[in-house]
Amino acid sequence: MPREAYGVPPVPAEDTKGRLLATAIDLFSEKGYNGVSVRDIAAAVGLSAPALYNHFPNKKALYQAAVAAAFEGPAQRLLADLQADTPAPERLRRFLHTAAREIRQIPAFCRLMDRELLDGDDERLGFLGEAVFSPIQQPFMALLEELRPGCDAFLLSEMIFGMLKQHDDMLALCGHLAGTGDTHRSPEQIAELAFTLVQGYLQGDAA
Amino acid sequence: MPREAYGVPPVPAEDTKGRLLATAIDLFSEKGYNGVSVRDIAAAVGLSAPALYNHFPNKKALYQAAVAAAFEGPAQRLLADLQADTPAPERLRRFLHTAAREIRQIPAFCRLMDRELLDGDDERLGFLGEAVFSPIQQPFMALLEELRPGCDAFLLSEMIFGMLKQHDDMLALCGHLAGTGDTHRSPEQIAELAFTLVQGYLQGDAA
DNA sequence: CTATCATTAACGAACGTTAATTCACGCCCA
DNA sequence: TGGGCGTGAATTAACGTTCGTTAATGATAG
Repeated sequence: MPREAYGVPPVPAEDTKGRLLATAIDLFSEKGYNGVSVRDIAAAVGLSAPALYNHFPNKKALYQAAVAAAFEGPAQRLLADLQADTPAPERLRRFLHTAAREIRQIPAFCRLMDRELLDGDDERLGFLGEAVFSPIQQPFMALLEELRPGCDAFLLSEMIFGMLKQHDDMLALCGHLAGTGDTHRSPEQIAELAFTLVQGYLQGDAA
Repeated sequence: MPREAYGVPPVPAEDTKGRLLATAIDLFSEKGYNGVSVRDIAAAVGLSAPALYNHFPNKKALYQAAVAAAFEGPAQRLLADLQADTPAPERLRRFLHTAAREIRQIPAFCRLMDRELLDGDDERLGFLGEAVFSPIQQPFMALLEELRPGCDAFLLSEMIFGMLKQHDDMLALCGHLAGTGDTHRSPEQIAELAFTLVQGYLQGDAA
């Protein structure tokens, strides 16, 4: 039996759980649930795999906690924009900019969401829909209705999200697109083009 | 040594390879590369796992062949719409409708693309970009430029794709969205709203 | 002393893959 | 016309690896 080797840092304990969570967010968003082993996550924070079970009962619980933690910050910031006390068009514009910025700055946010949409079971999709998506989508739909009563706010809200997200989803592909010159766009460019598109529709007079 | 048991159908050979490919498309798009084992695929066509190695050298090769096969049909149909000999606005409208329809009718198409964007290595992303995406995106960008010279056709093409795709990406989530009434939209509804949005922008006079 | 948090060892399952074998068919030569 | 024979495609058995997880144990702080 080896004696020394425990000496590394059996220190006070530290916020090992928090580091596990943060590492899990990174790795799961990068490689997916099946692409990351508990040994990977534990090793990335300097632990052995069984030590992880002192903080989370199993791999799935760690994953769900990581997803929940990853969505918390961005969701709060987006909601704040929608609840601001400014004219509706300005609220829309700010929301689009914040969304585009969050998508770019926190890649794990979108990647985890994409993965959940592809692989989430009913329970996980329930959490995503009821705790993350709906609280943002509902006031966003209300804003769209306010700007253009009678519009299909539901479909429109989804489309706008897709507009903002697609460019970042395809960032990995940019190096492999033939011929196209500059393929990088700032979040501000994305938000502004989306705003122009949506604004034009909301102010239009077509049925 | 067992004797009988080989008697099932060591038949002429059949298009076993084609059935393996079709099954692989279904399973990989549904559960992802790591979520499907070669035993799963083989069993789904009534084979043992090693038999699969008579048709594909390994799992990765089968996966790449499945991805290539899944993209072939939709990509051809989309390209045909862009090369039609009709006025530009009509070409745009038809393209949007075909894209929305393909996305809905062949879910494996979008799911595999999403998965490739998330997990594809450089080689696979190269194939996706150069053999699938670029041949469609380039003429689509040309069409957008024709409709509104000087516009950011690259970003716009991505955004339009995101618009068309998002609703179907979120279909699994629809059951879990709070309060919202009807959440189902036909491909025609999606294409028409996207067309209206884009048309308004392309005809607009804003910078 | 006890609870907490780490360790190493190990289990059973599933994975991708290889090896050895068997069967059925198509072809060439007598 | 018919008999060996090679090839293709399937089988079972088994390999080494990795996985998630548990057990047993040790060190340390309060």
